Amino acid sequence: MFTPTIHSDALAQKLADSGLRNTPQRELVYDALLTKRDHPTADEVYARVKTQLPGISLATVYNCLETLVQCNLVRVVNFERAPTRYCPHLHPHAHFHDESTGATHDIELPDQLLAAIKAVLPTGYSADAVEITFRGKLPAPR
Amino acid sequence: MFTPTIHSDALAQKLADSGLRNTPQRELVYDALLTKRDHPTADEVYARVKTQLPGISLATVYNCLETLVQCNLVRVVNFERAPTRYCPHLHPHAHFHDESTGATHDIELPDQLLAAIKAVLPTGYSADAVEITFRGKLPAPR
DNA sequence: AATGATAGTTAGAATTATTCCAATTTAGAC
DNA sequence: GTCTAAATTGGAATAATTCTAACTATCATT
Repeated sequence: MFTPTIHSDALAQKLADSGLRNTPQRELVYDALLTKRDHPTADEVYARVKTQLPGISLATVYNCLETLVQCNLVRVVNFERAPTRYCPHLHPHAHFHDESTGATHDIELPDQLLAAIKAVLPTGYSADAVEITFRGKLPAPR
Repeated sequence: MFTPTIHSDALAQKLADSGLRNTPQRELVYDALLTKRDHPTADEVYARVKTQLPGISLATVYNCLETLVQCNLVRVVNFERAPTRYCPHLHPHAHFHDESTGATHDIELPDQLLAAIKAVLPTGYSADAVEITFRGKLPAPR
């Protein structure tokens, strides 16, 4: 057994829905994403989780992240050729990649706009997912 | 000297604008993209160009593609973790990645919609680029 | 509470796209 | 024609990610 966290139940439920087990590793990886929502890379998640579970392996972090993505608890964010980043999935949103700092910011997307975007697809096309990413520089230090 | 192609002038002009030279390699790489607009990877471009210039190196193909991107003649297209693909840049457009075939299709984007998308950015944010990619399966074999 | 079957984790090797580097070649300017 | 800077080349290096095979934990059944 392992110590359940505050997110345990929701996670365990989602995992069960997909016929998967809850594990300390999955829990800690998910927690790491929820605790600091700065779109970390797998390596960064690894570093954070290791402080709590020193024996965890990077492969497991990758596995857990992939599992969370499968369960629709987490989204992957890709910028150009940079390492994949992960964010705990709430509502549909876009991402803004600040080239000055390297930081990633969530951008709210009105449902209406999302619908308008999907509407540009020609007949017969249906999208499982839409990804919208902005790239630019934020002026002021924030 | 090398044999100029039909695209020579436009390419040479754009290169000159950026203070760069025209070369057979750059020309052939650009031609490869224009001739078959199927969003090839660097490897695919390499294979195509090698038939005309067997001595070309993969590093040069990468260099040329990067140069063309700098000149705004070519856009890069990234899907998840797949190798980067390249398309000769015309007007702003989105991409649809067909998961059944792996093919990439261009999706026209009305100017108005693009404006609406950029309008969701909070004050102070300004985007140099917006990338919109759809993922899904096309039903009928086409 | 032992057993067996399955799922998950681990460490390290392997893969793959891409970049880097040092040496050579090419091309434009004088 | 020579000089200088830019471009190309081949191969080595890098870095994120995936794979593999062995081990461990968990669950269901008795």
